[in-house]
Amino acid sequence: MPVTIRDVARASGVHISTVSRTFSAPHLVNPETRVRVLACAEDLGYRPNRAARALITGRTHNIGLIIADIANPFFPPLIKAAESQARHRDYHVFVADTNEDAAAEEELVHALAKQVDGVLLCSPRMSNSLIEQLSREVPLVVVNRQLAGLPCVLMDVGQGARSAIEHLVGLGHREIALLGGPRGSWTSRELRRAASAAARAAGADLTVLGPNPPTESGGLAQAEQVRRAGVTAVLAYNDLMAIGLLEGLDALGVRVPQEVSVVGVDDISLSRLTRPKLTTVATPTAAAGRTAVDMLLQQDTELPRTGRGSGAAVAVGVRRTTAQVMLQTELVIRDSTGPGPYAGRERPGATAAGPGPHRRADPGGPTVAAGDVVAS
Amino acid sequence: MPVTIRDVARASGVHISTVSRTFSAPHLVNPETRVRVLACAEDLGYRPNRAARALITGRTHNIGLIIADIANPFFPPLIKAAESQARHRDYHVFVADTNEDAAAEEELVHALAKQVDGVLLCSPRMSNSLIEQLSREVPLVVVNRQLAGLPCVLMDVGQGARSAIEHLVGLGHREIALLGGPRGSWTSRELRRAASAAARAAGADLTVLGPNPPTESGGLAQAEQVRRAGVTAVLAYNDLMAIGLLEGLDALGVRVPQEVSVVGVDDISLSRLTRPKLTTVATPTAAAGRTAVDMLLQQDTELPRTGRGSGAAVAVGVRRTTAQVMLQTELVIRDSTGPGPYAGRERPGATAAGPGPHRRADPGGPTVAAGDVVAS
DNA sequence: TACTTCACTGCAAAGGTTTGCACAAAGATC
DNA sequence: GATCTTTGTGCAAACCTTTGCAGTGAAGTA
Repeated sequence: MPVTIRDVARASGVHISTVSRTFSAPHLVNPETRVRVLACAEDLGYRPNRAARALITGRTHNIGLIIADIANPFFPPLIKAAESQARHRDYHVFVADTNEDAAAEEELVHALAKQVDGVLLCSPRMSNSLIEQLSREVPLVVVNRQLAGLPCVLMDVGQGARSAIEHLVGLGHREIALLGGPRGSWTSRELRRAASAAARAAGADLTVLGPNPPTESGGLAQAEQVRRAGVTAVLAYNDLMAIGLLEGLDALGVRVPQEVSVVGVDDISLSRLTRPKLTTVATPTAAAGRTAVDMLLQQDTELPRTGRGSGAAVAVGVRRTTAQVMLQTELVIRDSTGPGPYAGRERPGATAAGPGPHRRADPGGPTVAAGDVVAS
Repeated sequence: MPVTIRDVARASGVHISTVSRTFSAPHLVNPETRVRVLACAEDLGYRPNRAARALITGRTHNIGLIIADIANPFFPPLIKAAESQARHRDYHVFVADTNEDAAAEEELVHALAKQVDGVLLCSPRMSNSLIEQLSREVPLVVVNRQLAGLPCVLMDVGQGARSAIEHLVGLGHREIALLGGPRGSWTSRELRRAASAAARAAGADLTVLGPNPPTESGGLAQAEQVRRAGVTAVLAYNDLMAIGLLEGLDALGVRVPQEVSVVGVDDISLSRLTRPKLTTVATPTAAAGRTAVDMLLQQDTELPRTGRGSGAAVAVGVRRTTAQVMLQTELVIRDSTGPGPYAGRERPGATAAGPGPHRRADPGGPTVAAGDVVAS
């Protein structure tokens, strides 16, 4: 019943190899023959069997996309962009959800390895060493984690944290809390590092609360702690937690931004819809999805696979090109941040250390410039 | 480099067919041999090549999931549930996004057809006849659309609309607007049909506004119309539109629920986070994803495929089992609905037509009971 | 003892495609 | 007009696995 290359060959009176070439190497076949074959194929509704093709070429034209939690609104735009980009290049995308579980991640990489040309690992919870080990099994591109020797797509949350802290300090806040993210998250560590440094540089105190689950309830659960900590501003690991915190503070009768200012990270679409609208560090999630697919596919076309004539070639020139891309973030100021107790007064560090509220203290952040591609 | 069944055979001193059977028909191989083979396979890190397996068995152990818009928060829970359910049964899921475009849908079904054992079509925008035609190419399960002769997973939005209208009328509203969804949406038609009937039965007027894009901005854009229509309550096609409407009304200075009550459909997680919290008809999206996968896989195991010994068998007993499942919806009352102008007065239709506010008028709705599975 | 049954394993074909090589015919070069 | 390219096509092997059939012993039966 399913129409194969053989049916097309019979219908157009050529050998199957000619049909094959009509699709995979059109320049090798006579234009007249080509149109005839194409017409027959169209007629019969022929579609090449990708499994058979994969078997011999060693490329499946599939990629795997491993996500910590599809239901987390941070990811869908990334998934959407990655799928779209992949499809433009004639790749299909397996999407898999790990429920934030490192063991599930590992198992999924194994399960997918034979079936895809590469895997996008988004916000992994695994250890670095495990990721490196897995990368020997299947080409990997990591999103939201920096790993030497592996292609990574990063969002410059460090810069975002600095902007956020400076924004808050500029508004007159000196006692700031950071709501940490989940254990094992590179983003969370990076955020903490940059926020601490920025707070120190600006003469503010930073209290770290966490780790927390990166969810609304994770933020809600910390509302009481936030109030008790006596801070006047909070930077949350992500918007979901920030929104949960908004809920929690509301329930406690704490007004935002009059009593406490709140800043999120991600700029999920939801953050425009809360009351007050959330001030947040926008991360370019769709761009990250696109970029990650591009990097994976570029790597894929460079490396030869199991095809017939391989063998020695792999051992010789394998030197992988491991680019790392850092995407820019941007502070989006909305209504959840307002003046703090020191509003209008001179900032403690400002006169001594820099040119004013928009000074960019950069105490040892990532050296990769925003938007740059650096091969290593 | 990649380890094949042959490597395992060599290592364990048996023929490759024995290795194959160790995995696909363990009861046919001597327990001692089996453990030896398994040990070798484990050692070498062997994973069967699914492309090769697909080639001969005719089943890929993949399914396709075609979604109108991944970024629409209605879908991620469905995707997540479907993926999880599929994985439990050793299937992987291709996710593809159509951007609400019917042509893209068709193309995707074609593209995926050869590569999957079946496709889940979620909230399709295609015509019924096209869907039926495509279903001859690859097994299909349709979500959110009723099609005779095809397995469908439906949410009882009709019941939901009735509950919503009755809730509003019970609160004293008589002039109600329905914000329609996108053209081609079965859910939108169904909603409209049931809401009209329910409004008529309860003696209220229903104004239909639309069709609209099923997004926040789609709802926002209708705020002005809603005010001009002079209604005191609105039922929106989905939560996203309802939330957009909330925004729009707020911008116009119309207070919710004091001046206008708003009801959404879906109960996306976001609807708990707006101010006021949204009253909505909860649809069981995760259950729909699970159910759809189950139905597809059940159908899949029933129908034989291209395998060696097929042939006549297909022609004989092909009679597809096309179950249709209707999942129950539930009205969740939150803060966006409040008393209307007729609050406290006697309802016009109530005394004449039924037993009171929770009467269930059912003027020609679907005959399939909620939660029932009906083979046709 | 001779025969059947049974459990296990090996053999080889098949599935749809790609691709290196060989070959033929036509055109180019001298 | 003989040789060399070029262009287009066919041939057949290879990719990795599954599976019907046949074969081998050993155990059970008469």
